[in-house]
Parts: sequence; structure tokens; C-alpha cells
Amino acid sequence: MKIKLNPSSPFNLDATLCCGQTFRWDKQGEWWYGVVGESVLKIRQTENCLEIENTDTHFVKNYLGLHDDLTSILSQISKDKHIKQAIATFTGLRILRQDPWECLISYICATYKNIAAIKRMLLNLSCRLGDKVWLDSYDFYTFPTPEKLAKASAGELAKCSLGYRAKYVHETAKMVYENLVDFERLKKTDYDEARAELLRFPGIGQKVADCILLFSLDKFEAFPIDVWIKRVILRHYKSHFSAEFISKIEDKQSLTNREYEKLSLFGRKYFGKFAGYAQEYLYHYERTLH
DNA sequence: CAAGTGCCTTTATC
DNA sequence: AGATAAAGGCACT
Repeated sequence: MKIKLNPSSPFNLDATLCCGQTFRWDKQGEWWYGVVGESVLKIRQTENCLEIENTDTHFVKNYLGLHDDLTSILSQISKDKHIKQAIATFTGLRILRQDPWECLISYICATYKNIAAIKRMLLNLSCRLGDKVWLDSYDFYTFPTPEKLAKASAGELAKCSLGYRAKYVHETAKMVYENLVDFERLKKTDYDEARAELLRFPGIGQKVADCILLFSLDKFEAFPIDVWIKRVILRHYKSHFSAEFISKIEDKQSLTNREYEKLSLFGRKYFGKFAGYAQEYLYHYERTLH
């Protein structure tokens, strides 16, 4: 099946799937394969066209964020030469509409890990506790359900090399399995309320909450601060903070809650209601071209 | 090749 | 409030 891409609404499949927002896509030749929900999706991009297999147009357009008016969003966040450089390099990078449950567990796993290791952990979880699905003679695995993770033994989770994250994943899975969160409701509530709810789960701090809000709960003002974005701020946006604040966070590797809040709030105020888009462009640019 | 460093941080404790 | 330490183990240099 083919989707015609409108030149006035840019899309960059490689940047979108490589930028670190999602961890379960792999490229085989020119095709991207990824398990989304119960099935394996297969996608490739040619000049002005997206070719998809094993899914329907409506679902894929929503998942890939193709309904976002990207031209308008990019013009709104184009505040200075640094973000403009990142946008020029990766025009068409879009924020996916990921499944909140998978996103939540993924980012609990993502703390203090590099992307390769995160992919490995999530693959381990899926192979051991998900269901096998096939496409083109490749094996894939669905992401484990809340029930599966809630009922998994400590030993099974330990084998997935989650480390100290295993107990957070397990506790959080049990809470989700007991219906202590309603993701569809969180999509409709505002940023602050949705964030406060996520912060109740073990293993979810400010940064993880902001990632879940941005990547799966339609909160595009969320501006997650990780080590890479902190570097970007220290390199290009120092002037927006006091000298003593900057020297304080330059010295230490970790941020206090208050310091995190200050950096994240800067992002939200400076870039506006699509700050999260700015964050992704800056993050991907910093990681790949610096 | 071994060993050190860093990793899209959170939590517990003082 | 703020500082400090601890918590897997993999990937990269």
C-alpha cells in the first residue's frame, strides 16, 4: 500500500525511527520493520511516497504523526540559529504516537542506559514474555502485556538484564494491571495533571514522565532534560540563566528536581507549545553531529 | 585486548 | 532543601 507524501508536509522516516524516541524498529535493507501492537509493520520511504505493508493507512498515519502540521510546528519552534540548524538537517522528523503502556515501561528501562542497551533490554523482555509474530520469514515478538509483566517472576525479569530497574518495571506493571491508571483519560487531561499521575509510579521521575507524556500522551509541550539536552543548553542557551546556576549544573552530573524543573520550564517557555518537537530535533542533532 | 568511562536517572538517606 | 551514594550491565573507546 502506498501513501503519497505532500511536499508541504515533510516526513523523514529514517530520522523519525532513529532519533531515539522508539526502541523497537530495525532496518533490513531499505525496509524498516517494527512491532506495533499485535502486528509487524513494514515501511519504506521513497522520494515522495511511503510504502507500507501489513497495516492500514489510517493506523499508520496516526502512528507516524502524519496528521501534525509539521510546517507550522517547525516555524513556531524556529527561534534561533541552533534549532534552525537541527531542523534543516532532519526536516521531517516527527514525534510518533506510541502505545502508552509500552512507552512507560520502555522509559523506566531507559534510565542511565545508552540506546543500544535499552534496545537489548526491551528485546529481551519481548522475546521472553511477548508473543511470537512473523513477517517475511523474520521472527518478531509483541511487547508483553501488563498481565504478563505483573505476573512475571523476579528471575524472569532479571534474565532480561534490567538490573535495578526490574523491580520498578514489576511494581509499575502490577499497578497498571490493577487499572490504577487510565491512559486514555491522561491524553485528555492537561500536562501538569497527567505528569503528576505518572510520577506516582516507581521508577518514574521527572525525565521519564516527560518522555512518556511527549511520546505517547499527546503532550507536545513536554521538554525532557537528559544529559544530551543539558549539554545543548550549556553550549547554546547559557545566557537564559544566571551565571551561578550554570556553574552549579556544569559541575555535577545529576540534576536536583528543582534544577530539572528550571531547565525544562525554560524549554517550554522559550520554544512554546511544541517544545517537545524542539527537544527531539536538538537531541538528535546533538547525538549524531557533535 | 583490558580496563575505564558513560549511559535519554531514580530513589534512599543523611 | 540540597548533597551524596548506590544501583545492572552493556557499549564504546
